[in-house]
Amino acid sequence: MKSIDISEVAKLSGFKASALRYYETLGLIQSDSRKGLRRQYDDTVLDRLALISMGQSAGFSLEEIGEVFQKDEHFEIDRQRLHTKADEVEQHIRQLRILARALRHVADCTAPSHSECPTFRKMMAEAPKLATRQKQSKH
Amino acid sequence: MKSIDISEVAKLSGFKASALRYYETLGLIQSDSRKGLRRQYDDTVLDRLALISMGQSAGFSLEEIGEVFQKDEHFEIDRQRLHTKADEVEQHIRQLRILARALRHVADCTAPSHSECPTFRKMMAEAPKLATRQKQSKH
DNA sequence: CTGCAACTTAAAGCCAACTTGAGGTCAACA
DNA sequence: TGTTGACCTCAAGTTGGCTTTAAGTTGCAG
Repeated sequence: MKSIDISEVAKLSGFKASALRYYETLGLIQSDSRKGLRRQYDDTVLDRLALISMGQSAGFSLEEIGEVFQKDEHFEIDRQRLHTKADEVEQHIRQLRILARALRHVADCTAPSHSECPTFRKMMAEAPKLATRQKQSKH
Repeated sequence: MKSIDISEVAKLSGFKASALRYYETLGLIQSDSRKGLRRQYDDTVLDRLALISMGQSAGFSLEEIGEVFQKDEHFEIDRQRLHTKADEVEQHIRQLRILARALRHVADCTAPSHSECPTFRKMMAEAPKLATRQKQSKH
């Protein structure tokens, strides 16, 4: 419950103060009070920021992250949405596992051309199935 | 070895033709010949594009992806770089696993406030250690 | 051989996610 | 009680990753 100020939040979260103010305009976080003009934060903001950070690294836009945070009265819809997001993250993880394996393979394989290496070919063959096509799916 | 044209590559890869041309200007891909003005691609470009796509979803910039593709004469440096990238991807995976668990927890936990739920608190406590602070680390 | 859909280039435009800058306020320390 | 440095707001600027537009070219079906 202790109050911390913006520079402290910045230090602890790794986000710049300017980013924190920006997130506030988007409704992703709030300061719970002001000391004069200065924002004072409850330390639970740090959990929220950690989730934002992870959400970003999972490829979600700030808008999507904001939607997930909106705990409106429709609890069931909310829970469903969260599970859907979790599914997306797990899909993403599967893709990244292939990438990690591909990178290590390319690093170690002495074959002249990877496109002719059966191990590599087999790995690549798994990827398209998993690919989360965000490409043109916008809209 | 068969030659395919840009719209075919677009269809098969999920990238738009404009994106493919853009990637060419960045040196991420090349067309191996032209039929008149029109680009003709070797089908190995599809593997490359799959790697680009996965690299992007792992949060790497096109510039970083390009660097990894530069197979210059310094093979050892190249291999080292690839393993480093693979390490980053694996770190990223660990973070995403926490995110997935956190999302499912928030969806299912009936506690009034997650910040007071010990399960949630414990999960969040693991996150900061893993966080790949790309934030200000840019230079 | 003609027409046209599908390509081409170069430049400008767009969006998300911030950052920076200018000008102002104020908490706290000396 | 004054000053100073950390905060504030609002607007404009920046970067990355493309897309769109305009104007031109060309493979190929009919």
